[in-house]
Amino acid sequence: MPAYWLLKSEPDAFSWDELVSRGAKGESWDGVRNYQARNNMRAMKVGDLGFFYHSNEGKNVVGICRIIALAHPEAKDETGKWECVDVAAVAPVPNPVTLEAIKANPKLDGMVLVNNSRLSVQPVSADEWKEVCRMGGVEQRKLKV
DNA sequence: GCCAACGTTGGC
DNA sequence: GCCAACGTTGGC
Repeated sequence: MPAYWLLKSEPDAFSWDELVSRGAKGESWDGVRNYQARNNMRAMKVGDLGFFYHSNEGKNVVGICRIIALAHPEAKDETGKWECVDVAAVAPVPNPVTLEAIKANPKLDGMVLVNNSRLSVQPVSADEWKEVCRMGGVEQRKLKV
């Protein structure tokens, strides 16, 4: 049973399309400079799934990605404090789920995205995962490894 | 562009 | 160790 996560990125900095273009090689999720977010990354396992959320522009869940490498030190980080996981795109969300729609759904009022919008790497419960997938038109069986 | 919320820094 | 000042994020 994989765990679920939500990863935020400003599309100007790194967009879903860019992750898709990396293919199976994926990309290091670097640049995280927040301890809570780092601890969440440390808790990730290979095969866990995550929503890819566009902040600022779009403000919606646009894709599903998979964790392909455990947390490891950031090569460029000289302090040695910060780590990143590697992620690869799995599938787009056919109908991107907006923050507005998430806020409007009572089933999702416990989501970290709603209550702690600044945290860039967040856990997502299995129920929340299912509900957002349903709203986005994601067929879950297609996400199986 | 503004500002609220949050995290970090640094003086004491 | 407290807390004021500051910086950053991200929704609006």
